[in-house]
Amino acid sequence: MPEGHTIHRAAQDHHKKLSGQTLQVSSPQGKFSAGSEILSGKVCHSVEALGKHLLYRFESRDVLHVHLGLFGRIRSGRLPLKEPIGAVRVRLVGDTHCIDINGPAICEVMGPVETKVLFNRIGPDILRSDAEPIRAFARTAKSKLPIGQLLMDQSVMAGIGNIFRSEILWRQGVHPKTPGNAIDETTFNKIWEDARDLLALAVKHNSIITVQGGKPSSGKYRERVNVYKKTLCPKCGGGIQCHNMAGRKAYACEKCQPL
DNA sequence: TTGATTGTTACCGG
DNA sequence: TCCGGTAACAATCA
Repeated sequence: MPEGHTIHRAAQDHHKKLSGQTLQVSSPQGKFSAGSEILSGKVCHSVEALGKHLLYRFESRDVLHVHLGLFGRIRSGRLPLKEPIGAVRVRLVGDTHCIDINGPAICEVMGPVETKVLFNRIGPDILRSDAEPIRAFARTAKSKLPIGQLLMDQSVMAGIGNIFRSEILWRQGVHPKTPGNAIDETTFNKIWEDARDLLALAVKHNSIITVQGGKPSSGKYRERVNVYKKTLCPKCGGGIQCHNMAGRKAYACEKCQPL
């Protein structure tokens, strides 16, 4: 489900609903964290996003680490408690709200050391104010790998997923197969700033909007995109090519994004 | 029942 | 060592 915006939005929302409260954390359908009681009676200090990782920090310095992977979902609602829907792996219950997490790829309790290891492994998060884009440029500039692949590499920069990859590169007129070391700093900065703006807009509207002047979709599709899964380029009318990059599909207009 | 999916890691071979 | 390919895992929906 998530690109970075989903996680940042959840972090903001959950911080409002849970911080400062004593939580009960359980696992109705255990699988990831052993046992049905994960944490009990600990005070939630804050909820934070790091790229696509969601961190619930407790005053005890324990951190509940969640990564939704491709399929994970979050459902939140007011008390009283309702029956879990589907495969709820984690349930966080505070004073007013209950948050259920279905099908995460990662769900574990970490100590300070493991938390630090995670922070060291993840590149600058485009949506965080403490991000240093120069670190991401340095990695990009010394890599021969295609920019389309580097944008998705969460150790290079964190937050971009498969939809935003195609959309950002199309907006900037950069072919996804351009080698990282062929991207100059000006172009890199434009990509970074566009990514930051688009992700922030997605956080605001809770949907991916990359078309100019786009508004949140009202229908069932929660995206407004230019090239992702499209066949024609909205700018030049030409055909959109689909490139398989490291097992994921990248879409690009060969004319507007020359190699 | 099958296939696809806004993700990630491990492993193998060149 | 780097990089591509493949498989594995997760849950849900069309």
